[in-house]
Formats: sequence, structure tokens, C-alpha cells
Amino acid sequence: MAASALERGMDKSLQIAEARVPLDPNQEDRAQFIRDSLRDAIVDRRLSPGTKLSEAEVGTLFDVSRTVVRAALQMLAFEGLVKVERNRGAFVSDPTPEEALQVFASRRLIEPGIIAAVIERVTAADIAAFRSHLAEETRHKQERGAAARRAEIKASGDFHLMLASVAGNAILQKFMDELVARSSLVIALYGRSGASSCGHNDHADLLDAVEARDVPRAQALMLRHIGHIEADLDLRVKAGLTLKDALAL
Amino acid sequence: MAASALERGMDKSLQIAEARVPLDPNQEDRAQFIRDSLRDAIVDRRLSPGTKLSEAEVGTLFDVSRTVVRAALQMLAFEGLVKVERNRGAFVSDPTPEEALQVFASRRLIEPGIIAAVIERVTAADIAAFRSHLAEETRHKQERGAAARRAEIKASGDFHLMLASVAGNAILQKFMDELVARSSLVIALYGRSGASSCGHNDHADLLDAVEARDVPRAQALMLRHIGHIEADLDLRVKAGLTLKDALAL
DNA sequence: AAAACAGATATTGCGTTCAATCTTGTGGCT
DNA sequence: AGCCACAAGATTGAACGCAATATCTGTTTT
Repeated sequence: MAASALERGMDKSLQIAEARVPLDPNQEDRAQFIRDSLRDAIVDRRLSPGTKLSEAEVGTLFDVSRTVVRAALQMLAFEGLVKVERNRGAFVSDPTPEEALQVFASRRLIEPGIIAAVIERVTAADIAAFRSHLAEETRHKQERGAAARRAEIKASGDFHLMLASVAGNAILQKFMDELVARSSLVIALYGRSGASSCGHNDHADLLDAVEARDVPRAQALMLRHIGHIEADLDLRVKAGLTLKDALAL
Repeated sequence: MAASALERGMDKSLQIAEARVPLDPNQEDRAQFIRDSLRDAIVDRRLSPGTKLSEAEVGTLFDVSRTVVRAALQMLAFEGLVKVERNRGAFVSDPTPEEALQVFASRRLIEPGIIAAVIERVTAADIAAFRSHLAEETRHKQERGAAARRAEIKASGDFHLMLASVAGNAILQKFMDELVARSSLVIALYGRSGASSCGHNDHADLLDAVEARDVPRAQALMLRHIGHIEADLDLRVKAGLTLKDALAL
């Protein structure tokens, strides 16, 4: 319930998922583990856009050398979640309104295709998994608080990733990974209601159409859904938010 | 004709573009430079799939430390052009037939969308640039030899990249970068006639439709074109090429 | 007083080094 | 003779340290 109490503890340190060495999962690929932790933190908006990710600081938090941190940051840079500037360091990226539009334009292109592939390959077990996930989603939607909202955004993204996974194309799945992560960042930045779900039940409707194997309808619902998410954005806000403007109030 | 003699010279060394320190272009981002050199070499098939890219060896060739090489290899791994195996090293990727199909399925999804965007934004200057590029392409097509064939494959890919660039969506452009590179690898591996252009003039036709701003026709031509490329593949060949089979002849 | 310069500090870029892991070659055992 | 075990060599993984660059502070100059 009051899970947002967790967020209090962030004095001046980075406040990533685990405060210190969450134990090496399997001792392999620590860079990947750090990348995942950072990505979750970024997508969850525990790390806000523009935040500097100092190599030394992250290294201390995870108890690894800067070498490993560097690898993780480079991966995130490829996904577009952080921006690295030469001799200056890595920062959580701060997508411009234009980039935000490009993210959704890309999704509009790819996701209908994914839907078509899903309908070709989806099994009864998949449908059950989707329904179960949907229940989880609506649960979050009814809760209050920043933590629940974050969980909702994340769950909403996961729904799309599940679709991509069922579609069975590894390349498209990777693209969707990136697009969903970037979307979360955009929504966190520009979202008006904070959640992409202002009264709609898009995922449930979409799933119905998928189960009915109605390709055109499912694709139309997907496009409508993306439209809903986009409509919830207020791209003006951040447009000219320079330090000067920010302090002018 | 017997231009393939060029490939003979690769005794045991890697045979990348420049034999040694091609001068730091601007002293910045040497890793990126190495990545580009390696990518060109892979796409051109001067480095064949499966080749091991030893950190030390590449480092020596470019006269940098392994640290920088590592960064370059990691980038290529993200693009899917090399595969890194833990504690074993990096290898030029060797896409399976299934991966090959996924590459083209992805392109079928994305490129028609790019075409639509292009027709919305293309200028007369762009058209001129395309025509100029096309002339270059046909020139290569009429030449003989492995070098010309490589140049043709590369030019053909560049045409699609030019389209992506005109479309004006940086994210899709990055996706296309990856897809075109992977396509080149797949064509090099599975291509029957070696070039994607067995008698067709797809690019010219496509460009005509774009200039006429006929979206449906241009999209149809794009799909047909991708179909042509795919039809030129022989995915059986490599299908079961295990060591055992390879030696069975 | 504001701008500009200069030194001090912090951070990144990257070469080097040591430990861990994989590969290869040799020798003993069945 | 064939197979397994073991050791030597080679290669990657990751920490460390130094040099280069950017940032910050305090002072000087206009």
C-alpha cells in the first residue's frame, strides 16, 4: 500500500534500485545487471531526465570498477535512455518533443505488424498469460500513489513487450524493447494524467480482438491505443524550460 | 574478372580496410572509427561470418589498446553484426536462416512506412541526389568482379539508408541502419546471384513512384523489391551446415 | 559590479596489469 | 590404441593508475 515510503530514503545519492551490492545473481555479466537496474530506475522515473550518472558513483553503488559501469552506460546509450557526452559523462536522456513524436510514429509503424504476427501464433496459454497480466494492470490502476502509478506505467509497457515476444521476431522484439523504454521516459516527462489510461481499457479490448483473431480490428485498436497515449502528452510544457524560465515563477 | 584474387591475400591476419593506423580522423571517438571500419569490412564481406575478432589483434591493427577495441566490438554486438561469447571473444555473426527471415520481415514492416514519410517530405534536391546515386549503382552493376559486386551491394543498401534519412525519423533511421547491415550480411551468406538485382530495376521504379508522390504504388514497389531480394536467397544451403555435414562431401 | 582570467579540483579517456577462464598439447592409465 | 586427466599457453574480464579535459572557486581587471 504505502509503498512510496521507499522513495524517501534518497538523500543526495543516486537511489537506484538496490542501495548496495544486491549480490551477484550468477556472477555473470555484471554490466548487464547494472544496465537493467539503471534502466528500471530510469523507466520508473526514480532517475529523472538530465540526471548525471557518474561512473564513480554508480561504481560505488554496485561495488564494481568504472570499467563495468562504462559498459553498462554504453549499452543504455545505444537504447537511447542515456546520452553520453565526450569528456563530460553520461546523463539520463531528456527527449525533446520531436523525439517523443518519433517514438510514437515508430510504434505506429511496428506494432500493427506485431499484432498481425501475434494473431498468427498466439496460443491459449498465451491468452491466459495476457489475461493474468491484465488483472495485475487493473489492480495497479486502482491503487493510489506514485509507486502504483509507476507500477502501472511499467505494467502497461510490459503488455506491449509480451505481445512482441509472442510475435516471435527477435529483431522486432529488440526494437520494441527500446521503443517501450523510450515511451516510458516520454510519458514520465510529458504525461498529463501520468498514466496512459485516462478511462480507457485499451489493452483489454485489444486482447479480445486478438483472441477473436480479428486482425484488422486488433490493428485498429492498437493504433487507437497509441493515439490515446499520445493524446495524453503535453508536449508544450518542457519545450522552453530553461533554468531561467524555471526560476521565473 | 578474377578480382576475387584480392581475397587471397588474407593469410592469417585480419585484413581490414587499413592495414595500420589510418590516422586519427579528428582524434575523437576512435572506438567509433574502429566500429565503422569493422562494419564496412563485415558488410563488404571482407570479413566472413564466423571470423574471430581478437581484441589484441584488432588493437594492434588500429594501434589502440584493447579497451577501445572492446567498446567498438560491444557496439557491433548491439547491431547484431558480431556475437560476443563470454570468455571466448567476438565473432562476426553468422545469421541463421530464421534470423535472415526475421530481418526481411522487419524490413517489410518498416520500409513501407518510411516510404510514406519520404513522399511527404522529399524535395527536388533529394530526388536529384537519389538519381545521382542510382547512376552510381547501375555503374557498379555493369562492372564485373567481386569488388564491383561488393560495391553494388553496399550501394544498394545505401539507397535504402538515404530513404530512411529523408524520412526524418532518427529512430527509424537507426533501425534501418541495423537492418540494412544485417541484410548485407544475409545476402553475402545466402545470396544466390550475389546481387539483389537479378535483372530488376527496382530502385529506379521505386524512385519514379516516389517522385510522382504515389504512396500506394511506391509502397507496393518497396514490398515487391524486398520480395525480390528475399527470392534471391537460398536459405537451404547453410541450413544444416554443421561441421559434420560440411565434411560429409 | 560584472566580466574575465587562473589555479585547484573532480571526472572522464584509455593504456596497462593481474586474475580468471578457455584452449591446446602432453602424458599416464585402462 | 583410445580415453581421460593435467598442465602450459593464450585470451578475455576487470581493476588500477595516469594523463587529458571539463568544472568550480577565488581573484584580478576593466
